[in-house]
Amino acid sequence: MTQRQFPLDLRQSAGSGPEPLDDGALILRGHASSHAADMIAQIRRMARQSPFRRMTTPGGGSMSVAMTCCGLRGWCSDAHGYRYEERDPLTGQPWPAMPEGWRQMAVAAAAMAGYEGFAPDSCLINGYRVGARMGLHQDRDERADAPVVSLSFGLPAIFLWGGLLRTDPLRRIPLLHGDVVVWGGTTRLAFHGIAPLRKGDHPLTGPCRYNLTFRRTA
DNA sequence: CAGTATCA
DNA sequence: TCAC
Repeated sequence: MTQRQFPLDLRQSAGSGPEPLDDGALILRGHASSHAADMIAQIRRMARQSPFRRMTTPGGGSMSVAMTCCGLRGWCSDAHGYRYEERDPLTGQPWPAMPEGWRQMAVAAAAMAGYEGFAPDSCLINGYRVGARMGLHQDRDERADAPVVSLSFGLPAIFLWGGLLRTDPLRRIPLLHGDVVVWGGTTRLAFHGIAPLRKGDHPLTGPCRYNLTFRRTA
């Protein structure tokens, strides 16, 4: 069975152009919404191969967000620390391949933010249920000379966007279904997080939110 | 915000 | 410590 490809059209929703977030960071409102149903179906298919799981942090805590990955390497956390693994520790098998359409979408989004030649080799898939959150952190486990591209699907969330210091002031930015965020350059290591997901019901995802983040790990 | 918990 |  051939995998469905989708065309590379990061359509702008009516009237909204790129929205600057910070130096080297921007938000593309609704640009992924036209492919949302397909991508959500792919996420669910992928999760049958590499299931969503809640990882443990080095300190022993359990993350409220459920995760799985696709691509050449997947982000993993356990008591020993954070790292990228070429195989899913849960199955011992390689992660599902990154769909070509996903890759193209991430590359196009990065280019719109000024990052030409983005070559993502990993996509972290976060599943938020009501109440799930992501504490303030930096993405430091992959190449910082490549941007991070983030797609949001399903329930809205409040994106916490800070600076290079944990103590820098935070902005609270709503991220809605189909929104794309790109950050790199001087803000690549900015602290960020997600406020506890508020209850709701989305026609495509029900009571949850999916977030895909594309990175270059090697 | 300090103390604590703790996977495979 | 990407938790609580």
